[in-house]
Amino acid sequence: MKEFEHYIKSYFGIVQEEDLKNIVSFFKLKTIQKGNFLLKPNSVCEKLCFVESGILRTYRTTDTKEITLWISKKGHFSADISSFIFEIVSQWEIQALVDTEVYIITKEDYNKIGALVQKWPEFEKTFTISCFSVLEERVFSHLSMTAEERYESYFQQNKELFNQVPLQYIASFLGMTPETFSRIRKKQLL
Amino acid sequence: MKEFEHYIKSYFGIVQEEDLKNIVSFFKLKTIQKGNFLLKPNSVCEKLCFVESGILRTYRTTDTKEITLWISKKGHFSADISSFIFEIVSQWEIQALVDTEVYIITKEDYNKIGALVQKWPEFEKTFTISCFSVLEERVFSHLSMTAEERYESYFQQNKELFNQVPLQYIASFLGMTPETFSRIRKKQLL
DNA sequence: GTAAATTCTTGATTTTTGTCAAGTAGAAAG
DNA sequence: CTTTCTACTTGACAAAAATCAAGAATTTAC
Repeated sequence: MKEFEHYIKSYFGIVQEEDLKNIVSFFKLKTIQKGNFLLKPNSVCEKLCFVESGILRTYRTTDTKEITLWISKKGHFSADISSFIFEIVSQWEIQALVDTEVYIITKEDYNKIGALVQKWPEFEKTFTISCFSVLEERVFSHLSMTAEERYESYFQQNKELFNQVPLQYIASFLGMTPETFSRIRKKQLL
Repeated sequence: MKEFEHYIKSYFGIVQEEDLKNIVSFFKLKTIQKGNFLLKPNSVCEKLCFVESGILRTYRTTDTKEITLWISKKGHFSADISSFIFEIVSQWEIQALVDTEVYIITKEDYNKIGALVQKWPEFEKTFTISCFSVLEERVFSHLSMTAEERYESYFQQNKELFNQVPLQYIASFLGMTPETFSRIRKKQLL
């Protein structure tokens, strides 16, 4: 079984091989060139994608600054979920930071899964609630941890990103300025 | 139609009156006395509840401090969603800050809805994705706003809570100390 | 109603983080 | 290879927020 299939199985809580095969069959492997966009602001998110290799960044530009909401590496999903599901206009943009391979499913195909996979609503629920939990822990980290603790925690989990992603994006993702990030970094290296 | 029903209709995206009646019929109105718990830590969340009146607080106690994740007022739902859905142990506790009327549905009854309401998976999805969006905006607020801006924004939306909820809980919810909260508060009043 | 406990406020101080500005290093383009 | 652009670092300083401690106000318990 491909690694991608393992991830799908786990994220969606799938048990039967046939269900897995059916779901996976809708995903198509594509390459996004560095700098290209998977989602443009003020449009509807029409693709849900799974990062097979490379890195995607989800961000929003405000009057004064750019906010990075997600940095998605191998094994992560990426999309504006509420835009994708409700077909409403998204405020976010998603860009490839390096050449990135993604398994993509379009909204059109996504809507077809239900007819093929009887338990799809259950799988979909597993997926969305898991996403919810990840976010909840992230809120908790902002309520309970300092910038330095968030740095340390993220660094431990994502070491490999620190020499691939412009550090200012990681800083924004963690809710601090590039300068603060740089100083914490220096401190940790000593 | 009762106000409660309006909220259910809107949160779950229900169109047909019959679906609404069926879903609503599972919820029972109960009163939680001030100080009593809807969820105790290290237990599974077995109830999803809707606040009809009063206020609930969801929080977690760490080694050094107590973190308030949610303050739920009239019109809000309250539960540990992932614990409720996956039936896993919750890290959170939910306590009534004043005598609180809630419409409660047990997990047992919740599981019965599907048999009665054909479109239930669709409604459930609408509900969970909406919850996700709320959280996402909250993460965004921590990435993009100062403590003072978060205070101001929350105050504008929840003025009535400021003379009912111990302010230290609101401070924690907004990710700041009670002292900082108190000083911002003083500043705003001038 | 009074005492006790809790919550809130305030001041003084320290720590953390942000801002501004300059300089350096590194990547991309020609 | 050289130039240009961008990202990163560093220093000096300012602002924001946390901490500690004390006192005032409010709530709770008796």
